[in-house]
Amino acid sequence: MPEGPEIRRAADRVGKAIAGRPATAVSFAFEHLKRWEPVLSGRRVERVDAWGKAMLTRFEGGLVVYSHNQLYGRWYVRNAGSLPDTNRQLRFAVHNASKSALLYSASEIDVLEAEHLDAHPFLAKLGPDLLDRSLAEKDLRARLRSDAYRGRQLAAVYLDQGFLAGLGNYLRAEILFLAGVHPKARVKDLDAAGVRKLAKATLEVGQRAYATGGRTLDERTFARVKKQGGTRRELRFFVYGRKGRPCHRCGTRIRRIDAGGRHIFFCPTCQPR
DNA sequence: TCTTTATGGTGAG
DNA sequence: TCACCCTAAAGAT
Repeated sequence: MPEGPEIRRAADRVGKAIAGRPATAVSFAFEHLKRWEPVLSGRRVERVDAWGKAMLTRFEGGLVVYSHNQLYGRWYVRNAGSLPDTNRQLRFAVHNASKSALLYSASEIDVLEAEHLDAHPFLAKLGPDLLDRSLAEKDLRARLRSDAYRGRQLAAVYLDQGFLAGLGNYLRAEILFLAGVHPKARVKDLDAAGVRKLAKATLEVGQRAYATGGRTLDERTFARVKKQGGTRRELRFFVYGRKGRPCHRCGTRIRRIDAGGRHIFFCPTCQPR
């Protein structure tokens, strides 16, 4: 569940199981965190938040469990007393009278004090959350045009968690496609309409991915590709992971290049240089 | 069935 | 830039 929208859905799911109730038991796999088990056990879970790709499990008394799934971390919610059938490694668990929330495979877990979250090296660098309802298009346009970002390649800006927390490699490819922007373009190369389109696509794609569980295709394209018998990936993305496949919009073969240190996919016709 | 790759991020060189 | 932490699915054979 790697990018912001998937993490937020996981936080929703986990929160539904454990927020607002006392944790009857809390456990950690890492030795250096075991001292927190008796401290957190018995405390009420206040909320489970997502901030970009980070998850914050907030306990009463101002203690917060920070976790980051990176590529492989995965949350399971089970009825109390049962565990998922998996060979993965259990790293963090919160149990209450009826449910268990279980985090497997994650290697980034820590216990922090709520008032010192910004002392955490990763959290301190995060920009506003991509899915934050109060993030308006005009705020995003101003951010794009600010000195920090206007001169950098969009391919790099759209991986930078300080620009928007929760963006990742599939979201950047899909957003730049829908904005009609070449990955190596810079904000300062765009006209006002281009910046407007980019800001709009950013929020739209983020929200759609959240609503659908990671699909960025709009309903109409999704229905059309489905009728043609598209595969899983064809039904999910416009360009991501589709090297050599025909563009869903114009039929041109999708290309893959390196930009911002990772592979990015784009349509050379829909996203001209 | 084996090998490669990946939606992430850190830390060392 | 690379090794590393984790694991599963896709691709190659």
